[in-house]
Amino acid sequence: MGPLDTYLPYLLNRAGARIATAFSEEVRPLGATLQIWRVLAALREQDGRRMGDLSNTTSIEVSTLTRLVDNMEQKGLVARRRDAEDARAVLLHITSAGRRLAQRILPIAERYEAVALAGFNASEAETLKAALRRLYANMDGLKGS
Amino acid sequence: MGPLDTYLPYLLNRAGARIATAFSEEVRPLGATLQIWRVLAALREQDGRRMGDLSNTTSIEVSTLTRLVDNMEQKGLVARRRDAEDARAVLLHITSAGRRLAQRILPIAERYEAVALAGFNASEAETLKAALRRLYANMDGLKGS
DNA sequence: CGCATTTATTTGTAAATACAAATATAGGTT
DNA sequence: AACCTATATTTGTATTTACAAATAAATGCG
Repeated sequence: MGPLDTYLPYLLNRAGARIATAFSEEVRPLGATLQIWRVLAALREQDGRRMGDLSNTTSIEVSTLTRLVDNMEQKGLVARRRDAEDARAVLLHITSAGRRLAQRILPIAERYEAVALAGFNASEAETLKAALRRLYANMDGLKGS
Repeated sequence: MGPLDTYLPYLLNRAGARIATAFSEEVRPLGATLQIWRVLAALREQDGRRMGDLSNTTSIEVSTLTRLVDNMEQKGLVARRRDAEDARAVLLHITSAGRRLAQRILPIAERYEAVALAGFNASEAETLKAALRRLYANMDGLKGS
């Protein structure tokens, strides 16, 4: 293998880690964490999701998610409800406190998008996003097996 | 903010997480972890690095790295040596066992690069990598503050 | 219907991780 | 040299995380 900085997984991790660390630091004063934000953002997009669904969209392992949700529930950010149509499933709902917190995080999130993509024109940004979607899809097969 | 899958940090995390999970699973039978691989790969590229340097290149927090290195040292994969020119610093060296393990992981790593970039031509792949380097550099200011 | 299998979530538990404080050495100033 | 500040690493400690096992409900099948 050539130099590390020609290796895609390395570049991906490095960029992701840097954003994650900086973002985490910024939302901490709001009493939030990156993972809390991920759950809130997912619920903001579509409320009443199953744990498994949330696990997929947030890339948080289900057993980890369970305890994160315990915590968020205690903080009053979300509420669990049993799915009436399938009693195995839990549907997670965002509360108004959850929405308020998400609303406060939103500008930070938007700023991060802007800073990360500084110097990219619209087409370059879209090319990058498309590539990341493609890459994700490419890994689909190896996902968990 | 629009849909989640137009949000760059989301796409980045999602892609990175998927690669990381699958890769971890594959190297586990070899007695390795993703983090162990990161350290070995960094040392393979340049041996005798300081902890802080390694922390930067691997995106592993220094205090976490210390304990990871303890573990790797016990396994005989690396060796710590005090820097003769600055006794505060520790220089980490890969051992031959470490090299052998890295050698066994290498084909897996190369396969992941290939799978991730399946369907990308050389120019698309290079564009993506350049974008990730740029993005990383963009975050430089906010790094830790 | 009763039982086996699959799916959804949670719990047990050990390991990994991060933040803050502690330790150790260096370098500069007087 | 004594002292102050800066840098490098480690340690204390609480939280987060992941894997495996447990629980619970649904589905299919004899």
